[in-house]
Amino acid sequence: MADKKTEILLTAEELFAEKGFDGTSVRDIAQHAGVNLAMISYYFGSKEKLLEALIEYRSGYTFDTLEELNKDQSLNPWDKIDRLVDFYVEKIISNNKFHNIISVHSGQLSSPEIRELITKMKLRNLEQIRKIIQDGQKKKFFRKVDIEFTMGSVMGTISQLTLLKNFYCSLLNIDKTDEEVYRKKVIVRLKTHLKQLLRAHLDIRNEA
Amino acid sequence: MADKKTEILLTAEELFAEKGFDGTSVRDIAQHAGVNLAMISYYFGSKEKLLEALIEYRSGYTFDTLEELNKDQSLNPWDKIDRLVDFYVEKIISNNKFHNIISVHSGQLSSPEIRELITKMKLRNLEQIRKIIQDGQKKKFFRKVDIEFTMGSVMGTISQLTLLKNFYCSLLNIDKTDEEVYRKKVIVRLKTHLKQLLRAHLDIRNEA
Amino acid sequence: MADKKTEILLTAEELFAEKGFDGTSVRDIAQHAGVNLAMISYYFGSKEKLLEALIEYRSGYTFDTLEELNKDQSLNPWDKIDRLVDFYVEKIISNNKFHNIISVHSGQLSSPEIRELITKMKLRNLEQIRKIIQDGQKKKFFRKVDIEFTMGSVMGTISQLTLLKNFYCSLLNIDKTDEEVYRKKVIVRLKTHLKQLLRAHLDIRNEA
Amino acid sequence: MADKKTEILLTAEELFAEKGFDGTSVRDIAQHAGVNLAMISYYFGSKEKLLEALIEYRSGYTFDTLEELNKDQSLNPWDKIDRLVDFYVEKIISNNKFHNIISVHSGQLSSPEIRELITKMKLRNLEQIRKIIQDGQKKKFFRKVDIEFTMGSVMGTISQLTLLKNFYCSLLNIDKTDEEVYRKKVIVRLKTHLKQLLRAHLDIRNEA
DNA sequence: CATGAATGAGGGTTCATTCAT
DNA sequence: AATGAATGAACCCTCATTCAT
Repeated sequence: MADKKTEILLTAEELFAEKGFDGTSVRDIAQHAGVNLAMISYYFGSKEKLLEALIEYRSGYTFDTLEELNKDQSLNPWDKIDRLVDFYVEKIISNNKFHNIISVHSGQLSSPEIRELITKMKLRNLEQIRKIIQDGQKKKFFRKVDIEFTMGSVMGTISQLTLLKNFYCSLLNIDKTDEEVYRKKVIVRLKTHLKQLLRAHLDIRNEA
Repeated sequence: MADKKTEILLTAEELFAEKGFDGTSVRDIAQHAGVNLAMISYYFGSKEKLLEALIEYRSGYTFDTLEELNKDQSLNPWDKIDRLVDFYVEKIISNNKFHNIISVHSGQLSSPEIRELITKMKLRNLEQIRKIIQDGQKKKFFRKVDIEFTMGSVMGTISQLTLLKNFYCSLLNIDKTDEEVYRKKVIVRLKTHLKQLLRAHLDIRNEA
Repeated sequence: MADKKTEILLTAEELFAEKGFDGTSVRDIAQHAGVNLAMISYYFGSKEKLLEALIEYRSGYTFDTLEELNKDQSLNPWDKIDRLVDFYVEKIISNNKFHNIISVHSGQLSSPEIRELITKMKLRNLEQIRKIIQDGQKKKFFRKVDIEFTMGSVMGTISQLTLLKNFYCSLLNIDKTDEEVYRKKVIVRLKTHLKQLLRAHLDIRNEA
Repeated sequence: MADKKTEILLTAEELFAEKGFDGTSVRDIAQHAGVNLAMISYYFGSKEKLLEALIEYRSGYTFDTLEELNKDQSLNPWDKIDRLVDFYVEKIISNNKFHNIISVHSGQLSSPEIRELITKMKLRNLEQIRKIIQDGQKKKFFRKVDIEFTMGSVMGTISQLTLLKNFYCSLLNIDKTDEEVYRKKVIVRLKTHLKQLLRAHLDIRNEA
């Protein structure tokens, strides 16, 4: 690993996800990353700034993808919903460590700076999704729904799977230790479920 | 407050939800609860045992309610779904502090004992819900769906609202500080959304 | 055990010997003795007073035995030495727990009251032994020796065996856990050694 | 004092001897050594590891000296015994603090690691002494004796003097506070006594 | 630029003791 | 006479951070 800064970020992500922000000591991070303890303060200023750096490091990609999907004229609204589900499921499941950190720290815990950062990021992304759904409504594919809460359902469903991994392993009889099997089984089933859910929920023919 | 043990539990719930388990010191709890520092170890044995006690303290009611709802012969499956949504939305939103703690600690962080406890509790509750949906399917009200993930969507949606309270306050233009207004606005909208979502998702007439 | 006070004393002896005075908590004692925690303070005043009570409880017998041995006109000086060795070896080995406590607490640690108590007790006993040796010298059985240090050698030898029990188990290939075997093997060998040692040391015919 | 690590060790030795291991707090040590409290954990890892470090710090010298004495061809067995006595009396009396710690912690108290460490050290040293005595027996200077217990008598005698310093001060009318006077008086008398004792005990002409 | 040494603050826990009953 | 509840003090240890080199 050439870049020590990146190495620290990735190690921090791993440990924050595993033991929480408060539960992870900078000593842990330094040791696992194989760098000097003082280097973390030296590079990032503080433990909290390290978390901020991690969030920014991971946030860029999502927005670009959503914006592109939104602009794509070749896809009809249903295709876009499918793509959206595929994208988010893949993203959250494979980045589940980072996603858990975000889930946990968007709440009351963590500093206002962190909360602000996460909120801003999420708002920006949601704006793109809103446009996709509104476009579908304008084109008479989708019925009138609560857009914000619909997104909440999508995100919430995926979050449940990463946050309550333990529980779902018990529930679905999956070996807790085999990360790869868990992902494969869950990804397919999750995509299927969400597409089925959204298809029924959004379809204008199901208008009450 | 007559019962100091309960006072400690409630204070701990408040603080754990606000600052996380690791972020809360027993000194904090003792001070806010107005009790002696040593009393917490005296009553609960350790900080971790305190969390376990809190989980057990809050877990009893849910199962009883679900079981009762399940057994009720006077309600048709759609009524039961509505009641289920009402119950969970009320419960999670008004106990959002406790619920956030659970969300955060069912993950990798926290001890195996705690994780086990939460998993067991959730499995027990889910079993009741499964019966309700299966009953609706047998009676030809509901179509075939992924029951476990459907519940994940319901729970996940509500969780999002409590976990990302900050974000949704920004999104819905609600004053962050006024807890009462937040609850009222969100509860109504959330119930409506979830019922609409489940009605479309479960209805046998929407069979693909 | 009818007498709770005695029960506490014996339990304290056991635990003090095993884990030291500071290493033993009154909770330990209360629990092992099956009495209420507060009862110890109630009966003895404090943890330290409990140690004093223990010392006094164990000190009476020795002096009486020595005095009697000293006065016995039917025994010649060599017989008295043998009896002395037998008595001390038996006493210390079988009361090794109490003896270790004394050894450890006659030093700088522990309060002046305790130290005073132990010193007084030891001086009183030594006085009797001095008379025995001086009598043997007057009767021309024993040569001139350093009486105080000779007693130090006897006591010290026995103390070594109890204090360094671990070491001597390794050295003599004795199973550490079998208390009974240890005592039997050691008692015989110790008596033989000490009698041989003192016979050579005291015999007037070995006068330099 | 240039080396803070050594300073901590010496201070710990002082305090452990004075108040026992359990009776000494790391705060005490830090304060007396004039170092930060956290530095002790920083350097040694824990309070117990500090004791281990102390034992190892003090153990090296003894073995080397004994081995050298053993190998010395220019001395006859009686000379070697005299040197042995001189060496041990000097060593224990002047390092009495360390020696008391060892005495106290070779017993049941203290962790298996510590006990193991002490036992190993003592066994190693005793092996050298055994050779000296066996050599004297082979050369027909010494009679047959219980070698292990003979060493127990030597060590035990010296230990008594350090462990029961208080008692012997009373006994010998020595001012308790004047360390220097105590040592001088005791060292001379102790050497004389032990040499006299061993001469009688070992001399082949005193064979029973 | 990078780091070993060092530190003040605070962590959870256990202590011996007290006191109202 | 006996005890459950409660407490202030002190325990050892680890924390994130700083700073001289």
